[in-house]
Amino acid sequence: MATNCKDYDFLQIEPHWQSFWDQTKAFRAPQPSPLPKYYILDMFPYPSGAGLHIGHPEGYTATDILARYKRARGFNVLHPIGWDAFGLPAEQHAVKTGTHPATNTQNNITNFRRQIKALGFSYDWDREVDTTDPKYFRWTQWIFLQLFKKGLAYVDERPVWWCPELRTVLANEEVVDGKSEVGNFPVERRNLRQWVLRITAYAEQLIDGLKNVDWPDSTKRMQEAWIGRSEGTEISFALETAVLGDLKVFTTRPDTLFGCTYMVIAPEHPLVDALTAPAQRDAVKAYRLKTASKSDLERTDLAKDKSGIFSGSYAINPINQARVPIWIADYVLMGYGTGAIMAVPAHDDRDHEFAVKYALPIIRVIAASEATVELPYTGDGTLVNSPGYDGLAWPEAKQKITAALATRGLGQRTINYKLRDWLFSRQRYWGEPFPIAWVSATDYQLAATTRGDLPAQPVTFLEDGVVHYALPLPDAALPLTLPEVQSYLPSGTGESALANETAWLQIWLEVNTGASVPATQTKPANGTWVRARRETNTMPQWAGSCWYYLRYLDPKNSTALASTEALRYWGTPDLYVGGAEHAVLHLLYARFWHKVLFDLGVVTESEPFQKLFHQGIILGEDGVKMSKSRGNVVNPDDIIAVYGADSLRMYLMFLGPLEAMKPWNPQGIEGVHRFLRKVWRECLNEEGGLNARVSSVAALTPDAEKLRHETIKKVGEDIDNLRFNTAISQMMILLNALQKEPALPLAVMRDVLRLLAPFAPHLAEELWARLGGTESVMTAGWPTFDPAKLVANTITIVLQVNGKYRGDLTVPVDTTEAELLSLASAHPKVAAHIAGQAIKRSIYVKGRILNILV
RNA sequence: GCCCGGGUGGCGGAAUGGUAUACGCAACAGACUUAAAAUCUGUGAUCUGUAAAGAUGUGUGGGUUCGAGUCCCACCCCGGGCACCA
Repeated sequence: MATNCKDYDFLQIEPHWQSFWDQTKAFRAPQPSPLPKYYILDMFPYPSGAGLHIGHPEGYTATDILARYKRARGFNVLHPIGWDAFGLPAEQHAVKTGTHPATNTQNNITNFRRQIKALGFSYDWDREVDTTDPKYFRWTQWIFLQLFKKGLAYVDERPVWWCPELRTVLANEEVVDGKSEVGNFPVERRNLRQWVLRITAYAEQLIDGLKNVDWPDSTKRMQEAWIGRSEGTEISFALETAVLGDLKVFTTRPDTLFGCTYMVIAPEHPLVDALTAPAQRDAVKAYRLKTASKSDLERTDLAKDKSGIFSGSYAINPINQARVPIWIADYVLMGYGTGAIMAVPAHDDRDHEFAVKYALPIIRVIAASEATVELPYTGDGTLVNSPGYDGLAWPEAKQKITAALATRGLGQRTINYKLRDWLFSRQRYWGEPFPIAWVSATDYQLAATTRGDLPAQPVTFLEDGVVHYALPLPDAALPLTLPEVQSYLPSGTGESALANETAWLQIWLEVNTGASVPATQTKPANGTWVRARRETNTMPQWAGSCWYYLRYLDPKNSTALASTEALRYWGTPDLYVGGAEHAVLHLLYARFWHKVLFDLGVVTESEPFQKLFHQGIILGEDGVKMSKSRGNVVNPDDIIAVYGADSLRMYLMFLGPLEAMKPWNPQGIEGVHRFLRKVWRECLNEEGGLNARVSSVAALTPDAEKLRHETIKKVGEDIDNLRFNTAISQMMILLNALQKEPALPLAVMRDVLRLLAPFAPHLAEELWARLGGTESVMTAGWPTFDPAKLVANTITIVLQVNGKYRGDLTVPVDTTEAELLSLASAHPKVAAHIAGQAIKRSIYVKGRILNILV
């Protein structure tokens, strides 16, 4: 089964074994199976036109090594791959060329698949998924419908980022510094009808769930910060104009209520008009205009300089009946809390800055433990100038003041989140269509009489005085596929190209089956047919990647997103490896969907990714991020052509710790390549036959034998801990030692190949076969080590005098401290340093070091 | 500004509080060769010293310890994230 090349001809060996694996479906993960499962997941790629980037194989090699190792250790390993294939670049390409985005996408996928196979990754290709395949996105749409039915999806007219260049709406997170993340085009605010997912309903669970997952701390912290839970008190301030009722504010510092000297409401606050005194009307109007026209770039970038305007109205502080002026300022955001704050300039930096600028009073109400006099003071302390509460510690005062307000119905403990609901629609063609049709109120009522799967509250939107009702397609009508279109260009009015496809858009809809005919035809006779307009938005790219790890479990299932048996056996990934750039968005959205599916009883665990690991970024040779414009991009194809896939895999792992950001050094790959050739030479002679030094009767010297056991131990442990760089150096150390051995036992060389197989699978297969293996090295299991062989009978003790190295002694393991001390004193270099001085003390660390103090 | 992560030879990096620089790259010297490639062997932190040896060395300055790259405090630099969230 091996090739017949005489030397290490990787260009012949690697394709040979790749086709062997392909033909034997070597990486198929059977289910059912009596074996314990291990599910190892890579973040699936977006198949861009540029092909595989060197960053992809880094993470993929790591997971592949682990997958192969786990198989050798007897696990049924699920290691799948697929394509996150909806996306803006494909659509832009389609707009430019007029070809269907699916065509281009499939070409790119073909190229990616070729490149991935050329690296010898052990994916189960029978489980490949493609988010743009209707058989796949049928279930993306199905999950959306479940969210919809649970009341977690709604429609809202809201200000969104509109990018004129891309002619589409972008999510907050797709806008960086006032520019689109894709293409770097300017964006502006626009009000558009949008689908929104109520992720905030899961804010608490999304925070709680982080406690129980094995994730990098930094990622957990980022998600926590993004969700931004904050406990505080909602306080009602009576307005002086009693008819207007109360002004509610949210504060985390109710203890500073006596220090409130003014209030601020956001310029968009609904009470702005009512609270504006006639004398202030013009000034307020001007201020609002000014803030509204500020681009968001300015509003975030030039945030340093605060501005505001007095409304002319007053509120009453509920704790001391003080009369406080109400200001309007854009440093208060409408989107957080109540859109209004009580300002305590003595103990808040922002309020202080504002108060100084507009000469508002500043009253200190918290005394610091040290005599800090400077204001603002935001630290710990006790209350002052707060009649009835003076002397109380900060946390106690919070509680008492909140309680006092609560008894009067003027305050209550509240929790606020920075997390906003998830803007879930895009004005694009190349995405999953929403399985929603808009119908009239009467038609919706009609549907409701027979449809048991409508949400408790209908989802509606008002347009030109008409209320439209969102009628979900029945599950059985899925998938709703994309129609062929004349042009992929968005309509430009805020709707996607789908808005121009009248036959698809304007329909007669059978409400119970979801069947449809174009509205231009006559209304069909049998059934409940209503006039409907389809939703023209499509889902964002996140949708498909929110649940793909579940589809891998049972990718061809046409009756469920996965069978219960598959869901029960495989559960969730045991390890998820991907870039830290997805720390918040993808990983938060997927967790949200998973929790909804958990609540629906579809999945049995509340968190999708128990263990998460971020591989680092590989920088260009010049130490900066690889990019086409810099010309420092490394193409895996080129490396494979010169050194082979095994060398590339080894080198990617040898470069440094997996999580580190590290530069690519084109010369360094020589090292691992030489190592592989050395392995080849130790196994085979120049004719490609068995090396004469290798025989089944040979034995290793004791030192080499010990090293062999140490290596088996260390390589296994290092793989378990994803420390591939040190695993490789250990194998190099072993090989260097074996090279110096007079003879090599065949069994030892076979062990070496089993250790090497996860890293350099092609070479390992080839040599395994040539060393007499009849089946794939992958079936040979993992070598074992004998712990007894790790214990030496002599040890080397480091000798120190006053903490300085002065020599060492190799002694039997059972040498006592007293014996050692006398041996050390006799050691010439030690003796020289203790001569003539009394030994004050000696410290002996068993088996390691003897430190003599004089 | 706030929150993380990181500063170790010429370079990538290694090091349960116990000989700092494993392993590899590059460099230099040697062996083999007609020659080259490949391969093998060796040398490689700084200062003082002919040498033996000694001293100093993990961003900077302190500290804890018999002993610190590792622990503690302060600071400098680099990278990432967040950024008026009340």
